[in-house]
Amino acid sequence: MEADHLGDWTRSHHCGELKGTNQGETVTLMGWVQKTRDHGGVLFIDLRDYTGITQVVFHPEKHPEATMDRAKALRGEFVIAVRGEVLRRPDEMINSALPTGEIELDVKELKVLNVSLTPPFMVDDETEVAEDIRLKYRYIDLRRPSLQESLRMRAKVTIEVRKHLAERGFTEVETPLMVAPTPEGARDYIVPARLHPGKFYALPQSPQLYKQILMVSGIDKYFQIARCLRDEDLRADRQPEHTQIDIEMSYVREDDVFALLESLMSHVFKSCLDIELETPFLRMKYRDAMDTYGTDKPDLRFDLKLQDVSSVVGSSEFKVFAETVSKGGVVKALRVPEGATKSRKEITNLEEIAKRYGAKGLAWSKVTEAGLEGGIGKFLSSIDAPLREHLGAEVGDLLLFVADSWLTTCRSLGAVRSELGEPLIEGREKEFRFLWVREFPLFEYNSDRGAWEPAHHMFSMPMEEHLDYLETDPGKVHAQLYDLVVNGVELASGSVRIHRRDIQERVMKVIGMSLEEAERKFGFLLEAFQYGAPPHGGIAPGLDRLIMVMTGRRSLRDVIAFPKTARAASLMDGAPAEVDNQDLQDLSIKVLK
RNA sequence: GGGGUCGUAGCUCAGCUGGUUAGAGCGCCGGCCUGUCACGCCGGAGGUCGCGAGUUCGAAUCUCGUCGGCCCCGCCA
Repeated sequence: MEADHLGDWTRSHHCGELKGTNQGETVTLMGWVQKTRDHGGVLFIDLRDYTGITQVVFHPEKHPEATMDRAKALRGEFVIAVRGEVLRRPDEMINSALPTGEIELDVKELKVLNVSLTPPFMVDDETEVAEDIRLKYRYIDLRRPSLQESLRMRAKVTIEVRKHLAERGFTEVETPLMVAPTPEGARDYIVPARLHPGKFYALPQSPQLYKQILMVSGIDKYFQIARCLRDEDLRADRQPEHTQIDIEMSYVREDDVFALLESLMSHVFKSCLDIELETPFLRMKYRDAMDTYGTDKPDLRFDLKLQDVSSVVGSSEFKVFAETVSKGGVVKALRVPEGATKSRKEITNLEEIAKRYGAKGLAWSKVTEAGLEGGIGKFLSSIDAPLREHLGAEVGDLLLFVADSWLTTCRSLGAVRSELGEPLIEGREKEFRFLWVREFPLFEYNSDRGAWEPAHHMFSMPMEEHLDYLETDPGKVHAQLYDLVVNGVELASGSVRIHRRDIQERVMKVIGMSLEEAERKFGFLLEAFQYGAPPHGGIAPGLDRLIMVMTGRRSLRDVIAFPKTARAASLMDGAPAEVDNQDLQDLSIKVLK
């Protein structure tokens, strides 16, 4: 079909806005053909743009045959412009399922602005399409209302964040995209430096060092909507490039950062979702979060707390429990109310989850009128009453146990808790339970390397009262490190930073970094600290995760316009791709095959 | 690096323990239809069963390898 030119036509309205009150107006709409309903005579077309759908009508008696033929030839995703009169529909023909269902457009003139091949999938939210097809035809996928909603929500949130922070004296500063490679932490994406054969830039994992330098520079309150890149394996909630609302402030303590984020989140949720958040957010120490929920990012929309039963079961006849306790491990239990109806298969499935996190098994028993039955119930008969008392167990409950080191027990039983919570949070995407998790350990011991490593990063300030442990017992040093968690998602991570060279050097020493090495890699930062660095701290909420939570999505791919697959490829444009040998040569690079 | 799962028509999927012409719904094409909005009715086209080996008289089905999507462990300061 021959396409028409736009000519002097101007769009007067969008497809989602016409109402009964527009009756009689002459309007011009432009958009995609969503659907045609050809009745032989009268012909209906659902016209779609980003605002919605309007039904347009062609009456054969009102048009020359040529126009009707053209209208009949319209197909899905053709781009058309229609000019005509808005008519109020007779009462019995009002479509209450459509916001514009009160009216329809009685077409006087039609322009076909472009034709379309039959699209590989329907542009609607009902059709489920495989991820690879969606990504290959991302431009079609993005036409779907749900993705449109995500991108528009994202834009709105970004604007409100800028507004809120600017009003509070924050300055948006851009930091470089080509930075020095970072020796530790995540794997860098590397950029060859043509003018320096054999040398490379890295794409930033975060603007961490720059924002600290900006504090030394007197910016005082900084933010940036910053792209961060890490060459690590992906997950549903991890993309190789993501966007952070990067924030840093001078002269602040933890509480100041908390207050700022609470006001920021409140503003964003109010302005973008019309939801009032309760502040201040709940606060919890890392240790308590692990003890109670088995994770440092618990979903508080459901209860299900882990309970330590070491003292009760240490003397039981179940040898695994007794041995674990005597070796310094712990035994924890999860009481699942009314869980006795779970089948063996379901319990086996839960056990597999526990094993994934290092548990050797998942012991279980059901609480019946007669006592503990099934699973390891018979080994617990001697402590039946005290155990049930301790757990507050009731008839019909399922009891699940893990016995291992503290960390493995918490993590594995925590994973079981999350699984059990799935049905409990069904349909509760718009309920938001925020909490702060704080007092993370500064170091964790890497037994493979036989060395201490920073649990988060090495720029976090130890709790002031723990400074003396740096040299004596690094494992006891907790940091002024905090995460903001909502609904089981780690939304933001931050800390009060080290601003003194002496403390920074002591921390580097703990992780086995020599002065020479520190000087080489972070010399500029250590040097900057010597010229009057103010105390400072900050935080970086992940914008993608924030939008994911706000829109109730389960994958970051649904809130990023052009995401990568699980193998970090872009199916639409074919990235990554090979480059010409000449280009490689210019960069002094040879590919090993 | 490892584990799981999926790959059959444009899309979503069925196809039992191997058995001869590989199906359905939606979409697409053609015809009919003047008030539908998941329009309806009639007819039709459309498949290297991801790819490659192997087992077998015979493979969409079994085995191995490989490619790709998704989920997870490790990793992600």
